Amino acid sequence: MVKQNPEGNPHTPDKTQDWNGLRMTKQRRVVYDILLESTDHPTAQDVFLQTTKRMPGISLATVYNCLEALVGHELVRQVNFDREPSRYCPNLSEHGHFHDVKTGRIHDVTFKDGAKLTDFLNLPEGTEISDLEITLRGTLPS
Amino acid sequence: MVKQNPEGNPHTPDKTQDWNGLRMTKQRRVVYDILLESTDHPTAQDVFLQTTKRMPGISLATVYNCLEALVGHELVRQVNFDREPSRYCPNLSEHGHFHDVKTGRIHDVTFKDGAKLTDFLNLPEGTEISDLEITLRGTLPS
DNA sequence: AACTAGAATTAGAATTATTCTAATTAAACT
DNA sequence: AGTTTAATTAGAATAATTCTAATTCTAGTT
Repeated sequence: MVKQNPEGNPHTPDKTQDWNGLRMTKQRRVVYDILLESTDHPTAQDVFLQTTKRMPGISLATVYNCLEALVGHELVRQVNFDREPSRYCPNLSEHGHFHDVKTGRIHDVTFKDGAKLTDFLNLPEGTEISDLEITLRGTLPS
Repeated sequence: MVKQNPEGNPHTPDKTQDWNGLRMTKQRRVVYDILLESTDHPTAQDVFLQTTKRMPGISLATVYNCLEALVGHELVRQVNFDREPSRYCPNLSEHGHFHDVKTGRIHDVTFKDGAKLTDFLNLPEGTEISDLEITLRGTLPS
């Protein structure tokens, strides 16, 4: 349960919440909210279009800055498909991405319980993995 | 065994070889050779620098065109790490990539024999996978 | 409540990998 | 040899992202 902000004004950032050490400014909050509400792995442009509705006058540079800050503090993940614009994902649990070429949509793909990467890949003993990215392209059953 | 070109001139493209339907021009051959000899997943720039040594006057646009043609005919793979410049890989067997953050080098990672992706990922029955990309970042044991 | 120092935001310029364009050259096919 | 088609080329264009320098905001302090 998140502690409530005494003023109760939804537009005033809650100073009691710990955002992994990130100062939650108005702009960052809006960007973050939009990502939390999103289901479609939006690009920076997509996010910018949404933020503009709630906060006219926000600049694209700020959206990029906010996204970078959120990624840096591990509140969202940045996902890249080939050379397409980066997409952003509020799902922090370990997962991969499936790019449906029929619909163009991107779906999260969870790992099976107990699945160990070392059962799958030939990695030297003692390899330290800091980041894992699994991307699939194809079509889902219709 | 590849059929020999009757002239025996190493610079004359061998017209009898099947390159997955790709016409093997002088430029494409040089770019392809450089990739086959490479072990370090070069970028288009890297390849361009090498080609210039063997074929001064080749243009960067041509290198890009050649790489695109080679990728399109599945003679090489294009590999992307985040938003970095694309890299090219002559290894066509199914494999992933390990980005060693200490050295900056990229290593191929093979899959264990008999490892099935469906043992690892929660995918709907009947999903058709046309392309799979696995990228790891971390450090190798020293 | 004003003061200050540091951080965040902003508009617009700059960067950079890549793609496009239009002209030239080379190859393949009568 | 002549024609057609494809490949190469130089340079311009594009587009996502980052940078710059100025302004504004915030948090902490008086």
